[in-house]
Amino acid sequence: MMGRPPCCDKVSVKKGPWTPEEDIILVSYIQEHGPGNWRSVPTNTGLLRCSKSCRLRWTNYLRPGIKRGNFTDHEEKMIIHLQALLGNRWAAIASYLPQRTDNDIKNYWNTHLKKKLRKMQSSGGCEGGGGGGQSQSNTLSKGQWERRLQTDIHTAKRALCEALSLEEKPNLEDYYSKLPQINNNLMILQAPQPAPTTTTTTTTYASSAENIARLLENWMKKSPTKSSEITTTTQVCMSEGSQSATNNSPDHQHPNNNLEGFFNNNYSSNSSANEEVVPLTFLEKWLFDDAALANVHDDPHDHDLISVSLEEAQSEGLF
DNA sequence: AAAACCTTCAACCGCCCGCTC
DNA sequence: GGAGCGGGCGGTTGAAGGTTT
Repeated sequence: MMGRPPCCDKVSVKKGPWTPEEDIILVSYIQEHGPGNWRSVPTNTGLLRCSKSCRLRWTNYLRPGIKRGNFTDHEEKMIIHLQALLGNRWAAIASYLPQRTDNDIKNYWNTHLKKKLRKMQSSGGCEGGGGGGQSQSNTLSKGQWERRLQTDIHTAKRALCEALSLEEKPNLEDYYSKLPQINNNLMILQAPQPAPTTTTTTTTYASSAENIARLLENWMKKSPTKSSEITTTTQVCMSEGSQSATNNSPDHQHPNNNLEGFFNNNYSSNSSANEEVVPLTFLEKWLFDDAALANVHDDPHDHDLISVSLEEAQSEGLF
């Protein structure tokens, strides 16, 4: 066999940016059937997209709980720290920042943070960096790597405990002073800004409806003539897609009957654009909760290492 | 004003892994 | 055990928008 066949028939597959109509079709389908079984999504929805494209669109843009826009100082520093610890394992890093997608983090790293760190290193006169750390770790034996990972996690946890001010006053200075050590002195960070205390960080979770609403807004701004068509066609699509769209009473309307009903029924209680949510990040939870570790690493071996590190840290009364 | 260049980020591609038969 | 398949991941691309010349 000449390699693996494509996941979908490339001839009839549409590529490029998703339209609001497609988004709504996808979201309403997932609302009804739940995410997963992506293979069947294009067939069942009539979307001319490949299953991967549907999954990506959902996980990166449409699923509820995605936070978009500028990264906070706190998030940025967490990414820098986690990248030093985990390398370019964006999905793993994203698991610590559940409201951000791996794609988002990867893009942010490639477009902002890499440059920023390079600048810092050149001004600080230190060689290497995230990538340098990786290349060096590649030369380590597995045993060495494992031991270092343990040490790194241990150090990170201790530093984060302090930095996140779980017990006492915030001391990010101390946290950042430890970062270079975590990455085998390959990353030197400048003296930190005043501590971006997590409690004052305003975070808004966006629901799928909000994500689509935003898309629609942008779409309308860009092509005002098209927007009216969209509203109409969207409603048609959704009515057709709905299997039980017979009851038009507002109270019993099927969520997929129209946009308003769909939004109200599925997302209104979730959040609003003005609602302020201050989530405990995964990493912060991790400091308290051993059980959270189960979601951190797929590799049971990594998991064991972290558990060992955790036990050590606990025995030292770090948390 | 317009061309050239730069930046951003949504989306695609190909590889890998795990599950099922 | 291994082939087939679906899902997940990281690297890369390219269009669009922004900035500079």
